[in-house]
Amino acid sequence: MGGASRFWCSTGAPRPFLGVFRRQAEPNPRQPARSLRAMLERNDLMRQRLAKIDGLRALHGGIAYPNDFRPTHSAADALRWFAADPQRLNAFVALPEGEPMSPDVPPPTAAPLPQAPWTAMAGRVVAINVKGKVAFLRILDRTAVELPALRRAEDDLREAAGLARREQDTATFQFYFSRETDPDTFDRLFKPTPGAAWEGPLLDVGDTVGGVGLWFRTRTGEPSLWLRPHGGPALRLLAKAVRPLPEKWHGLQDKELRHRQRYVDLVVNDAARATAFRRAAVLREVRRFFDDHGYIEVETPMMHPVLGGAAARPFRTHHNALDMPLFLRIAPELYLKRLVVGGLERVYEINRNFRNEGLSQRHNPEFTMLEFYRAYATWHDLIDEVEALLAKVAVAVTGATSVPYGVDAEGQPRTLSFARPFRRVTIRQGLLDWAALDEDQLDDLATVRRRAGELGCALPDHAGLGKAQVELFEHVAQPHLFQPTFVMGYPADTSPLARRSDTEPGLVDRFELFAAHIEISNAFSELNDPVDQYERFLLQLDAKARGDDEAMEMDLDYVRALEYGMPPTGGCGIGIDRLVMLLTNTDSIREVILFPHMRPEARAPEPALAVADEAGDREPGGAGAVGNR
RNA sequence: GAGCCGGUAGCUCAGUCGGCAGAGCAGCAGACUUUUAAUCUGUUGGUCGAGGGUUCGAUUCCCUCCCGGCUCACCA
Repeated sequence: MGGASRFWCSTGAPRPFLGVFRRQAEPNPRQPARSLRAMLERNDLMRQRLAKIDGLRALHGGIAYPNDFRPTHSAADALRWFAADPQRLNAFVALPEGEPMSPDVPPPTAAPLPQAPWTAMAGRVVAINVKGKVAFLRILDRTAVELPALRRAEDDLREAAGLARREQDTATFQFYFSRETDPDTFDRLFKPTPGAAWEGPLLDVGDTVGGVGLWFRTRTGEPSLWLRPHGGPALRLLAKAVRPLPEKWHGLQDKELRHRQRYVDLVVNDAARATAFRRAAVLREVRRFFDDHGYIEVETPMMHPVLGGAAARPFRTHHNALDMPLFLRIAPELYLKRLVVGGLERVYEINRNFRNEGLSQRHNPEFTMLEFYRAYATWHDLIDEVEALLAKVAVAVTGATSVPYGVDAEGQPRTLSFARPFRRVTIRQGLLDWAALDEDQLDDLATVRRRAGELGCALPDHAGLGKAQVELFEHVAQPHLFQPTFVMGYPADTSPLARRSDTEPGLVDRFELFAAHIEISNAFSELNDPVDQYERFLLQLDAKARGDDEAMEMDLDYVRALEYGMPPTGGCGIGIDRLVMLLTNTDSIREVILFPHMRPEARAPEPALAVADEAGDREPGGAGAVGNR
């Protein structure tokens, strides 16, 4: 390929290209493709399929991509219909007498079930099985994720009725096509047609089809749509897949391709589809919980003129008309508390945050966080609220407060329990137990630093006592924080927005929740003393001057808001991506984010991107706004 | 940023101690009227990530680079 991995399409715009999946259809830079078609045709399979599209056009008055098909039922509708009547659990119903389909063909060997309605169903073909004069198609539609459970429920009903379980937990629904019902369509889609624009079968795995017919069961008991013409062809090809799907049995394994081409992953990997739906269920239940508890959902700015609300490095962008720098938000906290000042009292935001830091299994540059604030509540109330929320969400999306998560050292499955109450530990107690420090050593920075060094815990040079204690605690405690655990007793100098403890002035009224060894939540009683808040901001400025590039900036408007008086308030953040990881038994944040951040696909920077890079954060949409490299 | 592992057909993967590039699935052709990873027969398809070196000969050995995964570090 001469080292280049880009081509110039007919508009002259450069764009990276990944090939059919990885590299097959990459352009030859010495012979640049003049059209997408020319480039795709470098691959035999795609050339064939493009020719099939021409065949479709010839067949359907020039229309290869019709848009007039309207499904009346989903696959889940169908399975529910089959389970709704014990008679429909039977495997096979013989044709009622006196219903020949045409005088010229023998009667079919099966019949639709009684009361089966005329049905139109559509979806993507993921398997084709042609057997002589009949064909079976496996179809995926938007309800695919529900089908395994519906099939298990049907098995239960069959068992109760004295029938054998079928154990077919596929996410697909079956179309059955007998040639005699519509020979022309059958032959064109499944058989070679000499003399046609494309002589081979027109239908491929991956195509989207619409079928009409009547529901019935095959001899093996499979709920199916028996395709029959009904004011049109029995089966129509609605959208051709030019690119072939990955192999049906192994699917798409390459993690990079699964994340980059999530659209393929979602088609061929049931687990990817299930994760996407479960994430949606988590968000739905979270919203329901707060809506039911008197909160309102709000949206606050994602472009911040002043950095604040968390300790993190930001992305920078720029507003051209105002000629001003902006930060993509690292946390919505300060805006949400302004709303509490304004009297909204109970607010929550499910928000996207952006942090310009490394990528890992647990970190994506943009991530989703739930933050909620409740007036007249303390961190103790928030502990109750978080326990109630997580228990409710776990039950709603998994059916139980105990969820499987990972394996132990012996390879045995482990269980996370969200049953209340969760365990609680303090930072001081954790350091005593797990860092082998004495009570009188805890508050000596040099001793804590020395112990951290002995235990292999690297501390930043600018770390003060509080930061050193927290860092060392997290280092030694994380192995012990598998089950959901509230960590309490945070030092004041690591928590510039939290209220000081009334009884222990060096500490703040704050907790973090850990589960599966990772931080899930961070919450505190909010600092609502504007004078104290101003001084804490000043300390952050000092920290920044000492080299802490995550320290916050002075937010004078936030202080002004506090000057108007904020009711005593508790606030909490929960990492939604990580919560979804726990509830889907996955150990990588990339599995629960549909499109996780990836390096650019093209090997070399494209010219247009290179220009943006040089412009830096002065160009909207340039690397300063969207990249992190 | 460091260490380890990897890149072979559209997909999933073998393989070559340096000597004509392999399988299954997908595709194409044939048989098959209830299959469900259908089966059976035949068959197309490859710049073995890129570049350079050693060699009579490199997909294989060496060097450099690109891309990815995992672990570590930073981080929520």
